Amino acid sequence: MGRSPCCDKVGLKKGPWTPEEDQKLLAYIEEHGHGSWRALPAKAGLQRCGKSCRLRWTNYLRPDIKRGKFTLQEEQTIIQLHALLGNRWSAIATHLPKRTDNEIKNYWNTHLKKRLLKMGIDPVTHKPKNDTLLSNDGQSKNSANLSHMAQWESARLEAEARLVRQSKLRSNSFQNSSFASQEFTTSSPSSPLNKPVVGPSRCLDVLKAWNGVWTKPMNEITASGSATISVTGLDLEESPTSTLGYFDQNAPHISTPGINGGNSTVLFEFVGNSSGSSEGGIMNNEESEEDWKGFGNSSTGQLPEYKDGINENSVSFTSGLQDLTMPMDNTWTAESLKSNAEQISPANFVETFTDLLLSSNSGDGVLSENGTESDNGGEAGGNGNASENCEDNKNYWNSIFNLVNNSSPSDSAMF
DNA sequence: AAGACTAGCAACCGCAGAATA
DNA sequence: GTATTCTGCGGTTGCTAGTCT
Repeated sequence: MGRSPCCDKVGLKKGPWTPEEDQKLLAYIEEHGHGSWRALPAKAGLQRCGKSCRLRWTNYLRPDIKRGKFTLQEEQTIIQLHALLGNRWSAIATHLPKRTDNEIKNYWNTHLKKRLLKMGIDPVTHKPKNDTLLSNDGQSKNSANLSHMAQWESARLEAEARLVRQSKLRSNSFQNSSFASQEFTTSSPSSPLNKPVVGPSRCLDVLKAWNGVWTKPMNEITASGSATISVTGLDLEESPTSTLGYFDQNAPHISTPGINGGNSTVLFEFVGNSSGSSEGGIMNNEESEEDWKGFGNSSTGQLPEYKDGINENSVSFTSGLQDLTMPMDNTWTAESLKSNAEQISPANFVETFTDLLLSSNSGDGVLSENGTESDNGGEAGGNGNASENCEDNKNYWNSIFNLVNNSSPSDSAMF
């Protein structure tokens, strides 16, 4: 498949943008919308390629961009999402209102990554570096399985980001088609792209679905394995674009054959208290640095021994009186779900699943919601502090999911 | 005071996937 | 079904300002 360069580079300017160029680009987009980026430079009188214009707009000129120092909360968000998503900056940016993927990427590379390294935490795995030495024991296997599970959530976040993009496209397309309307000047003095999104955002539905899915008890997964979840009028089983119907190829998921031969999916919200999210969490940099100092003495934490069984094919774990075995291939089948659904209540499953995640994760030097590490020091294996440690770790994961739940993409820069 | 070094960030590059002809 | 175009993404580069020696 042939692919032409984004622009013929002859006579086109490169390098830093001048205020005059910025002004031209801003003026043109405010008046006409960006439309086709390729055609834009000529129309706007710029000696730049369309790609360069798009980057300048999305990373710098767009009016809904927040610039300046990252707050502690934003830092935590980045770290937590990075632990789940890796270098998927655009997906991370979806959950950081008014920050661009480029800015987040730069911030990660120049600040956060270095801090983690200083603390002895591998910025790729988000685990203490000496963990990598434990390559041949069960812990590494646990970690692998944990990451397997994380992929599940990763896939969901990715899909959500995708939906956000789609919504954005729809929104932009609407805006472009009605640019001459008075809404432009009333809703935003600076840009038409600040206009509110017209029409319902499917992303919101998805988030609501995510939040509300546990209202459907586990045992409603019937003998036929069908579980249909309808939230806010969106029948997820029938929605071809629903996040809940999208999976990363490699991501594990719980798949139950739907009535019509399709699949439906049950997602699990990790319930429980999220330790007080720093409300209004805008902190100045000094405070932020202080918190980071406290964070630093934790990297000696080790993974607790995970006493329940994990092997290549399944994961077994104990929660209270209940033993549970789940297959660890790429899908959790209706059969496995069904049988286990008979064993446990939804809340117990959540608890159990969360425990599984957390027991593999404790002592990783990850941030708790208040910006300090959940220092579990390998004690979660069953001593007196186990439940407390487990709670801390649960809070960590809950904070991630709460963060996802609470940050409506409609607040994000994508809109 | 001046040169060397470093950190931060804007911008570029190339690839991939979606959309379109 | 294929070729082409468009857009988005992530990695990388290179410039600039600040700091150190």
